[in-house]
Amino acid sequence: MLSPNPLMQPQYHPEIVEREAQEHWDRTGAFRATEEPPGKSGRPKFYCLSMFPYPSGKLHMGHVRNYTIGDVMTRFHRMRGFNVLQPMGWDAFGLPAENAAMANGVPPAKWTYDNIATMKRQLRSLGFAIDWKRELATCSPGYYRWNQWLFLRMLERGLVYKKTGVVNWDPVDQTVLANEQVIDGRGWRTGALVEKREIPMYYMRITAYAEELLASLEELPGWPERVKTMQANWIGKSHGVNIAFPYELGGGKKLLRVFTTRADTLMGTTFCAVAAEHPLAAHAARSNEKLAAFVEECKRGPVMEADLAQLDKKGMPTGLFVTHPINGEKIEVWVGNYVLMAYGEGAVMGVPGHDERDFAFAKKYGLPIKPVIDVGGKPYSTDAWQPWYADYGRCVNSGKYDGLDYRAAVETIAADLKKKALGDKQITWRLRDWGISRQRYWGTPIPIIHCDGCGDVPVPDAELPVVLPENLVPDGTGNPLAKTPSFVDCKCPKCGKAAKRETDTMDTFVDSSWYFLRFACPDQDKAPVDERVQYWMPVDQYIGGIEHAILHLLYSRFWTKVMRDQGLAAPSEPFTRLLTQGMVLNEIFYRKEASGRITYYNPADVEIRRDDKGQRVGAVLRSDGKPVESDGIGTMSKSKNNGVDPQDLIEKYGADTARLYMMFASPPEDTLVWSDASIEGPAGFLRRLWREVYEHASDGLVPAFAGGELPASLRPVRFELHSTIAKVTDDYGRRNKYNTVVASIMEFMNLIAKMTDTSSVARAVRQEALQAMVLLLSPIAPHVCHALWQALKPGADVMREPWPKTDEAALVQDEIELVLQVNGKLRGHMRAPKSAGRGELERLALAHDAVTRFTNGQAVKKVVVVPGRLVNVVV
RNA sequence: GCGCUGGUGGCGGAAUUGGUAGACGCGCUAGGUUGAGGGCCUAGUGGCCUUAAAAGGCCGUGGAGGUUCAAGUCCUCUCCAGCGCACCA
Repeated sequence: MLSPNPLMQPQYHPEIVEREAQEHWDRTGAFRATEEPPGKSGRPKFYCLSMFPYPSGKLHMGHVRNYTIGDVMTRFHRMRGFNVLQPMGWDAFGLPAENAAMANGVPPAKWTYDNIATMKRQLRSLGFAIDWKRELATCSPGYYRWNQWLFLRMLERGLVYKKTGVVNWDPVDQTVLANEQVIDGRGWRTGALVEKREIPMYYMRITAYAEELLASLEELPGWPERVKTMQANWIGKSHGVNIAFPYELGGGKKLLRVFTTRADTLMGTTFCAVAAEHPLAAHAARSNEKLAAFVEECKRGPVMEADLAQLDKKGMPTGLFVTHPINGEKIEVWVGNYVLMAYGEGAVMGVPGHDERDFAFAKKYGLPIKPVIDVGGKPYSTDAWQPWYADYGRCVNSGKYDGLDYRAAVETIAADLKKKALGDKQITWRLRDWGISRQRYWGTPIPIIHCDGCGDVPVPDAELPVVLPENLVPDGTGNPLAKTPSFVDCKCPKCGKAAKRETDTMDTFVDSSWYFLRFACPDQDKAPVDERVQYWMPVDQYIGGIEHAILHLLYSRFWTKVMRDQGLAAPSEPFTRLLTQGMVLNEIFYRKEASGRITYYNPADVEIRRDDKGQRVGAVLRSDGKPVESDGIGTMSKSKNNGVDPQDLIEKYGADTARLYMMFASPPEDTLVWSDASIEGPAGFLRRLWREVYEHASDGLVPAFAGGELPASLRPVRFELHSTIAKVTDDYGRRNKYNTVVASIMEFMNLIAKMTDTSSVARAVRQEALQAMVLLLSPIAPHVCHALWQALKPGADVMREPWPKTDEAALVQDEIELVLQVNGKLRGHMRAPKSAGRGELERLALAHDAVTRFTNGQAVKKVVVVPGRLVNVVV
């Protein structure tokens, strides 16, 4: 039986409309995507993907925003005639599940699956056009077995290797901590001072792809420039010179290698500095207790680069000397806490004359400062650092190199060093290999078996997947896998003797580095991907938070290239177009108690006090009426208690209003500051639209006006209608600006609501206008448009309608309005024939009241005419 | 610290190619409508100044300077905020 037309009611009831629309979509399988061999239908494919969520519990506003943007693109492209795929899955491994397990005693698996069920229900209630038949979760063995399989292929190809890496170690809980579990240098649960510790780990050789990852950024015109710039900086290709400083140690001749991009300043080197982890530091520390203590102090320090960069520059001499490779001077070697072991050679040449960090270091420890570059005669004083000291210039005080510019100096010095076998030009990357080992339970097991006799043995393909037990509950003291003999104890695949299974799991970034390929063929159980990937990939439009601009997007590009080189059906680049949505922010309110403890209050519980102009004067807590302080605006988070639950919004206003508000509030790429109040605008707009359609339909439907002669009074309406169609189509298809889509439709609605003409031709124009508005709005508010379309065209499905076309004839205008300026200031407007040329416009403007009033007979110096826009008279 | 992005009314934002700053919406003010409330409708709403009024003038896009007939938009310097910095995802 046909469901009753919900438009039989004069009022808009979102709960009824949304249930009906969703049932209709489910019943008709509206969002199933199938491969269409080219030639069959001729429809191009469009793979629209939003970054899959981590199942943290409930949807948050960032999810609603992300998936609404993706759904708008999906539905727009469907109506434009594309064969669209929009899948959804779950980035289901990760740390929060273990934290929840510790808090509640529930295994991470159960917590995760429960969250997936909740969030899936929420996504469905928002009416997203998702093909749920392709749903996948990375914590299922059917998915992560291919992580393991690909890991083994990479191991075979030398793209995976083992070496030691530095981790945060909590000495009380005897466990490795993630960076976010270290707060002010202490473990989050124990409060113990965190130590650095070196442990063996598996690395993926992403640096082998550095050159391609950098070069092919050029082939991504559909990516935001800023993301490409960030990736290029992150990969960090720098051209420089590798320089060796010879020294003698224990009778043997050795070389201290440094890398520099400023070889032209080599003659200004007054010291060398090595990282605390450098072998030379370790050697010197053996015979120097104070130095040993300093090295230890550095090693205990922070692991994160951001923290490292903010440390006070500290150092200590090693007592060792190296020889300057050109002039033979003795140069002292220091240990410096600002030297990174992971970059270049873990050692730098200190040129305080022309490097700001070296300058600060030299000042602090009284080391000599020797200027060797002249920057166009700008003054130099060793008293204080000046920004131009680091500029390129010509060599001075540099012996035979005097007078050379940067390029010539680098070439000459590199050539001289090469002759002595003490250096050469070199390219260095900032990008480091990707450490994927995690000493945690809830992740993909690394498929390696440790055998006393055979060493590290890969698990044979036939034994994959190495299944993760799902019933363990971590307690914060190390990895529970290591305490589970049924997992650890196994046989060596080579010799058959008793052996131990690797208990580290993979970084969850591995899971998310290829899921977009798997969506093409989630049911394939013989291989990670199959030929269906060739139909769907690459992703035509990828959408996700700007916070993923570097890591996730770089790792995904890397994995896609690795899979391509493995002979799998993968393209060179995974994402053709990328939209990075801004974060959702909210106000932060707090009170500082007498004890100094800070309590945060949710903005929903706070009332803003305003004066009669609406100017804000303060804020109070609703429950007790006493003031609270504002801490500005920040990302929605549990710790600042400033989250907004989208569920409340959906229940109060309906999914369409929630979607409409999210799209209207700001452009997708901008940060969005939450405001409860302004949702009333979009809510009222849908109510008004409903009423307009209801009233029109109640008076009887008529065929939509389809072009032809029109009375002059109705021409402006059709002009606005077709201008709106053109603008909205451009905003959807090219600009990705949905806030102006909504604004334009609202503006046009205001015009329609003012129409009083009830003639039959006016009713036909009205029918045309209402139909177009419903079609234009349907990607953003699909449920209400589904219902309104049935009211306007009984029996038809809005999703199967083609996108409205602009009628060029309606856009023709005889007269246009131009702006009149005198000396660049707005002085009036005039109407002129569209066909008027420059000369005629100038003549009309000079004779116009608004112009003559301000020129006062003064001599006209110049007249600027911009046809179609303005005339500016300069006197 | 380094890299990236942004800053426009009381608020979210618009201004797409250097060409009318403030579209659209919220809030606020006044009036109307409904038995009340919600809702709905109408008008006004950047600041300062002149005027009885009509109308008009000046200023105005974080700050300071510059280019141009014309700058929110381009250039230089500067301040502030957000995001990322490799084990959060």
